[in-house]
Amino acid sequence: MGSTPRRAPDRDEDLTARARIRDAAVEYFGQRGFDVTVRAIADRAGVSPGLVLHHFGSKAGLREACDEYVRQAIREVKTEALTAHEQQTFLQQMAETEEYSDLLGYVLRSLQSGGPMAAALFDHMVEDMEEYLAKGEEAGTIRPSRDPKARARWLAANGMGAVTMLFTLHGGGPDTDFRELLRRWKRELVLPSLEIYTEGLLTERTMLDAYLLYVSDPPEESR
Amino acid sequence: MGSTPRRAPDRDEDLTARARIRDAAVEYFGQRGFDVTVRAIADRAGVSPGLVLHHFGSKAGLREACDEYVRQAIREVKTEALTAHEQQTFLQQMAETEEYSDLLGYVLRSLQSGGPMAAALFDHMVEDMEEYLAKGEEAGTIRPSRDPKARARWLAANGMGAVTMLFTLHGGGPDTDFRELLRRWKRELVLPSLEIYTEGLLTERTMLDAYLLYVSDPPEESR
DNA sequence: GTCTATATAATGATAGAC
DNA sequence: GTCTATCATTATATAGAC
Repeated sequence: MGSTPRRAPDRDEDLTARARIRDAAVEYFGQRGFDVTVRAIADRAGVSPGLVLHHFGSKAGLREACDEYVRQAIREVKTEALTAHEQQTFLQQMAETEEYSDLLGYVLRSLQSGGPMAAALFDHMVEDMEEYLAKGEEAGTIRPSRDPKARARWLAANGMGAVTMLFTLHGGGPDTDFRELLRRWKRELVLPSLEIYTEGLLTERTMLDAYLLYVSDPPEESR
Repeated sequence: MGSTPRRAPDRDEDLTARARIRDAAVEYFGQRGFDVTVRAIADRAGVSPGLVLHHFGSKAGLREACDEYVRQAIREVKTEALTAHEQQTFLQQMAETEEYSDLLGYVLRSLQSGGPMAAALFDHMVEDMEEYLAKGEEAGTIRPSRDPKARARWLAANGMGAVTMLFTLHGGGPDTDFRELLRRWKRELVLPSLEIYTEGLLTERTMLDAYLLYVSDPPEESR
């Protein structure tokens, strides 16, 4: 599972050692987290540890190369889906295609660990969400908002946060079953959300109270 | 910040070396994550590395002791607030009291890294949420649900997930400003949620479509 | 209980042959 | 480009003196 080489962005016969190392790293980082050793990655790629450092300078360099590669791959996934039909976030797309299993693992590990890529992914998701909502508004399937940007950020934080949490709780192990994770995702996150997203959670008369409670950001000494 | 000894659960004069080590570990784990070395913890506690292992057997043993301690501390925080007045989750409570800063850090790191404690915290949060919603329903401030349990799980996953995501993105550094994190929490998560939680996100006519799209968990070969 | 060594193992990185 | 040593560092953990 996942050990088959992913499609190459350009040529399909690549398999230069450098590419093989990078692929192995993406796969292994995704499966075990970013603490995996250079040795383990070299082993999986079928090369010596020395060669890994020779090509990428350092472990950090390897990580950067992986980030860049995944970033690029996501962009292609997006473009691909845009040409086709779907109106989905990149997370959903990756989750629904076995081929992107390694990519998804890497992304989830990134969101779990933080760092520059996580931040970029989050911003990306916010943009996705904003666009998606705007189109939905036009089409009449999404309600208008007083603050569309804030709403998009909220939905992104909740969506990515919840999925990452599910991954952390039930998929953190060495060999994550992403199809199972997707099922859980639907069952525990998408389905229950429909009720709240259509009907709301709070009764109308609660809103003013809640608003007054939280909008007041009290001055520093008030604790 | 955070280096002052937390209140002791029972006696206030404790400061036995074992307790000091444990406190230092909770604090340091929370601030830097679970990769901090035994040496660093020993240093902060003002003892030798050997003593740490002497008292806790291993680093894993120390981690377990910290988990247990934090678990217990949370229970007390809950009881405390229950005697008082508030209707809040333990995360909110900890976030609003400077005194619990170390505890909050440790909890967030746990949720970030996974493991048995993260699972326990999540279950705990689901229970909190269910109870909270049930009371709200009685009081007329929360709408009834077709599936209260599922709704509680969804809200827990979203709430904890989003907060953890915020922490990962903006508070992952060595010295997290939890008051700033709390402000961000309000601004980016609580405030924008009010609109959706009262008015919903989807227009009514969207629900059936969305339901049909997601409720169908297609047989294995359908991809 | 507490400290000072020290053992042991692993990791990231380098040097140099091929 | 690639591999085989090997280094230097750092980690957990142990042994034994006090």
